[in-house]
Amino acid sequence: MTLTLAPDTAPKQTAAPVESASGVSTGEGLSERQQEVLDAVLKLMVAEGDGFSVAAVARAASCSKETLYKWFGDRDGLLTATVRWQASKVRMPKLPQDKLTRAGLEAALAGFATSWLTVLTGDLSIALNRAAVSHAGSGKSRLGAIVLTNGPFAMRHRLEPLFEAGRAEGLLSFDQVDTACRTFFGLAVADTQIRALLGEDRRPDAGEIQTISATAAAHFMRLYGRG
Amino acid sequence: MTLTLAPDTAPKQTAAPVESASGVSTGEGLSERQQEVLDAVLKLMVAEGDGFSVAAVARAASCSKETLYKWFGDRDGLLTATVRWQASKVRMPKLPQDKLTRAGLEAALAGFATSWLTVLTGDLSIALNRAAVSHAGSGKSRLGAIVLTNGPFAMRHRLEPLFEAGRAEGLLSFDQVDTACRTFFGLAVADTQIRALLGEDRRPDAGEIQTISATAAAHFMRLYGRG
DNA sequence: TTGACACAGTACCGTACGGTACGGTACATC
DNA sequence: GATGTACCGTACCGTACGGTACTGTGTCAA
Repeated sequence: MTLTLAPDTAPKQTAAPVESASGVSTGEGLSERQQEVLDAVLKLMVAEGDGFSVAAVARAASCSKETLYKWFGDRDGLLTATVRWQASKVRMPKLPQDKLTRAGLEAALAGFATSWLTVLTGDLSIALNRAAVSHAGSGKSRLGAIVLTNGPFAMRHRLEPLFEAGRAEGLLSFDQVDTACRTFFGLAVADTQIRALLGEDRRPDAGEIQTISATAAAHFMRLYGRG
Repeated sequence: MTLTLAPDTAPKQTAAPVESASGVSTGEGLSERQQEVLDAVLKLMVAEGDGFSVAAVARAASCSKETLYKWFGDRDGLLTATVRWQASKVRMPKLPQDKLTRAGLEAALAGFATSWLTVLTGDLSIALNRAAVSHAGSGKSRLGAIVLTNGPFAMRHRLEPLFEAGRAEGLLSFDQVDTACRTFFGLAVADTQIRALLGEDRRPDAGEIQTISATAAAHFMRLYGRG
């Protein structure tokens, strides 16, 4: 196997990252131009999957291949930067900060599921997950790990405090947060994601996602709720 | 996009398929030699994912590339035949034929989940699903559809009669079988499959699968059980 | 004005791989 | 023994693509 040794660090910055005029410091130290490039990569990934060529990226972003290689090291670096950047943009739904009630908890869970399902069934998420899955197969990059961290693991980490709070409040009862998380994920996502990844045409629309999420939350409360 | 037009039909049979000595007619009209080849493909897919070259297959199976192309048309045909063949080998667990009791139903569900999870977390299934997912991205073959049919859909079709029987027996109560199936799938598989596909090292062993399955079945009965 | 620099555009190189062609061998059928 | 066939092994061809090098251009700074 020929492994192109990509730099383990962030892409070497030849140009100091330029803050956007709006003053919002998004994009983890990437210049605006670089973000434009990554945007083009995202579009390409959505359109044709992981199979795009570097030349196509250069064409789509109106930049030279040489610049791409200078910025991102190699094709994998480009891909990794894209996934990381996109991951950094995904925002988790806010959780209720005030005192939890049973109804509030259930609503928060439903909201969480809705938000999560909406992301998961989006073209972008599907394209990225596809790429990550296939790269995880031939261990030639860390895409899988990145998506794993920003996907299922991130969801769990956001969910756990909510569950703990619910338990502390006497609204939930479970032994391990872990299995509670697992159950909730299963109720919410079920086979939706894998079916989308496998290319099923039919995907739930906003209304169905609402229904599914509400049912998932209700089911979860019936399984783990107290009182 | 350059689409190599693969024959829509089954691989042209130049050699009449030879029944194995045991008399078992496995392998949907593939000669033993052809099955050896597909076996080699499977091994390669498990070892290095979808990225193997046709030359590697020829080497591994000790056959010539020309023969491969004669039998399977092109690389996609080879892949498709492999996936189809493997899919035809997966056997679903037997469902209880005698009168259902609540305990019997729950046990059947747990057994089903165990069997399913065992398959899903196997190296073979993971390799095939990875290939199918990435091919679904760049619509260059029907792998995604095949796995979809033999995976989630097949599971649902097997599960539905069990649920219907349970309802007829007064043991279950639900409006649409569909959502019941969805729920059960979610409870059983949850994020196990996607995490495995994304390359998580840790996978549930047989014992954990048993536990998960039992819990899933119990949870399902609490949600949909009657009486 | 001049130099340094970042970059676009493009030509170029090496290689890996899909697909084909061909020679050689074993075996079967007449 | 002659002919045909199914196959292996391998050489070969065309191409696509990752990666590099070179040229031209706009910009900034001294």
